[in-house]
Amino acid sequence: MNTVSTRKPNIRDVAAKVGMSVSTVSRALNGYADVNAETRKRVQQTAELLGYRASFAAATLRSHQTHTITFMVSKPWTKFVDPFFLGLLDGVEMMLQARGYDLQVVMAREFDQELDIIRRAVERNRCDGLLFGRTRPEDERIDYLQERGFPFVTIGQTARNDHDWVDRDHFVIARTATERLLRLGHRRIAYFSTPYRYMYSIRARDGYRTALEAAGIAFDPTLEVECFLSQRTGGDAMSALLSRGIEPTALFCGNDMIALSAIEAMRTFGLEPGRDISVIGCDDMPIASAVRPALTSFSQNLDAIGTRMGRMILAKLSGETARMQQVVDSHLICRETDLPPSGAMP
Amino acid sequence: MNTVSTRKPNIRDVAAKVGMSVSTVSRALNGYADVNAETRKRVQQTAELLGYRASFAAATLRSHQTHTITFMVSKPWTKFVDPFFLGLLDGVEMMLQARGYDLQVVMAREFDQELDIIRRAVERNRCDGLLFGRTRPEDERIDYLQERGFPFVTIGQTARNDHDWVDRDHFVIARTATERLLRLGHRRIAYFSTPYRYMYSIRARDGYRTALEAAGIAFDPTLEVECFLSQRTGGDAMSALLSRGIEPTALFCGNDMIALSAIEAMRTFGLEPGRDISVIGCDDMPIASAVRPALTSFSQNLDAIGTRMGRMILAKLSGETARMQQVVDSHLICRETDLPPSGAMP
DNA sequence: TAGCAAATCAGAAACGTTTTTGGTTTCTTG
DNA sequence: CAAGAAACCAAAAACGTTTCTGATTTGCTA
Repeated sequence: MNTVSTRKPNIRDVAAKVGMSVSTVSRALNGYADVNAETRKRVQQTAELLGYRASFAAATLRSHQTHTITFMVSKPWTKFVDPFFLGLLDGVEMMLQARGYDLQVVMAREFDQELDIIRRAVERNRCDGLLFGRTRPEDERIDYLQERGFPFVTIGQTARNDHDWVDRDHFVIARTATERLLRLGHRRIAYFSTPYRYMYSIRARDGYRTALEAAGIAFDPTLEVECFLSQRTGGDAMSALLSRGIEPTALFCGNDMIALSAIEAMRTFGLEPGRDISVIGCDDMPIASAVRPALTSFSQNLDAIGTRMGRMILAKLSGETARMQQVVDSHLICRETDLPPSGAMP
Repeated sequence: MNTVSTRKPNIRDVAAKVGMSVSTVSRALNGYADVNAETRKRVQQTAELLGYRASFAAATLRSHQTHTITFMVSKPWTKFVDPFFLGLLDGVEMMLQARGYDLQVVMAREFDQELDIIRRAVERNRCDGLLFGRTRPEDERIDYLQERGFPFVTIGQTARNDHDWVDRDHFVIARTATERLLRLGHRRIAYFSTPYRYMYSIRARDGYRTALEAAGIAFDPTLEVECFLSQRTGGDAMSALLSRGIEPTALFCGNDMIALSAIEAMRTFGLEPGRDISVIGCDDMPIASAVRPALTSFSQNLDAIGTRMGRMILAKLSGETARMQQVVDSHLICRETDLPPSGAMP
């Protein structure tokens, strides 16, 4: 019958088969209004029959649209295992898929690759929008994208704060944590922060200090230490404190990894988390509830963050120009590591 | 001076600027041999100067090369938090980057989307090669790709086993686990398997049965239960067993999630893991070492799996046709949940 | 010095779409 | 019934590269 062609069918093949012009086929397949419903159906059927799919490259070359959103994963997420990332992507993808957009994930292994990766993506026209997190107070990635007028949404804010983001309110989180510890009767409350390079760390620090100040407690710089995002960073900080004879009665940590490793360290000094030193973490990693004593922490609604990011970037692509800055809420999950100071126990 | 054009520079602009033909510029930039070193340098400099980058769409339209490898994430990986995924991608990406390839990640939320996603990727020519896991004994994805002659590497084998893969030896893992429990003196050893839909589950089951048989223990079908990949599946299985009065003295689980939730369930029956029922998991999730008692489990070298996959797919793209099937090793990490049966305690 | 090979580059033809432009029907309306 | 509008479709021009073909120059050998 048919001469079997091993070649992939193109739009001209289906136009020939269905007996119409190439342009009609294109418009029929792409859902344009000015094509008869009957015609459209016939075109679709023939396309299906031939196993035709529009070449992605050709389509984007002509239309300048990729129907692709790129999520850039920054180093600390790739470097060690953080479940954060997974649930987030799931939420984003769900939103995008509903609107026919693809999600693409790229990894920035090194810190200084980030801008380069972004530049490659936008200058080579590989995506219609960008998503990323770990924003800094002054963020060159954001400067670049704004200058270009390229659509993007971030997790986290900046100092200027003149772009679209979704974020938890880390100021409130840290203040709430500190207040909770204060109410339990603690006076010497340490704070192990995530790196100040990131905006959210700064916001959290401000929340911590604000709560202390409001309680009339003088700020003690030795109790506030900046940790890095590695496996045992909180442990190092804890050991450093304890070996200098500095012993807080409570501790708030910028994330659960820091908290967990701090706990491990305090145990080597014979101190028991909760009983001797109260600990509150942040992020509610799955491990937080599995560990004994279970870690008190702050929730993060990954799905909400993801779906909102998705919705926001899609809105921007649809021409929405209004500023979008969404705070997703986070609440304290009280478990077993926040208790009154041991001396105050009845 | 220059009329400021907001337009993105194309290859013709740099050709005009450097005073050469378009084709020369292209060949210079793409590292062809038949271009003078001096010429190449001048071209590169002008390209840099103008901020030129080749349009991805145009390049792949013409060359049919995307320099992109796609990793498809299957449902169980996206559905709940599995650190597996992260470290793996990191390894892959490292390999690809060194050779100028991009890694793209797509998610298959529903099971029946998987083939569709793959078809879209290859038929629309969005990538040069494909990576994925969770292989089944008969895997339609693999059938499709083989028929098309499209390059791919999987994590996991199939019944036919006539493709390139990297995998741990789950037969050996399960046999080793069972032998270990046998040597400790256990006779009633249960096995909570991952879904038999996946090939690796079948291999593991065979390993478990083989070890029992070699020890002269009759296979008891009530002790072998297939679990699903959800959060508390092992718990359901454990509860079902115990509430029917069936009490094994030891348990091997297809993964740590199953093991952990089984442990939780046995506690509600007043049984203590390790002491009353020995437990061995698989995958050595971070949480396994954090939990008390720490879970005995089998390691997985994520980085090795990832880098090997990367190397293999690159080799295939370079024309390598030899069959590549690599087993990455895994060893038993003995912690606190594998002990002799309580009756046998001194 | 002639002739041949190698090195180097230019011109133009693809690659497979989308979009613009415009032309032909068909429908509506006064 | 005429005229204008709406609906529908065809032709052709992009989009920005890579690659094929071939032409020119240069270097080298006989």
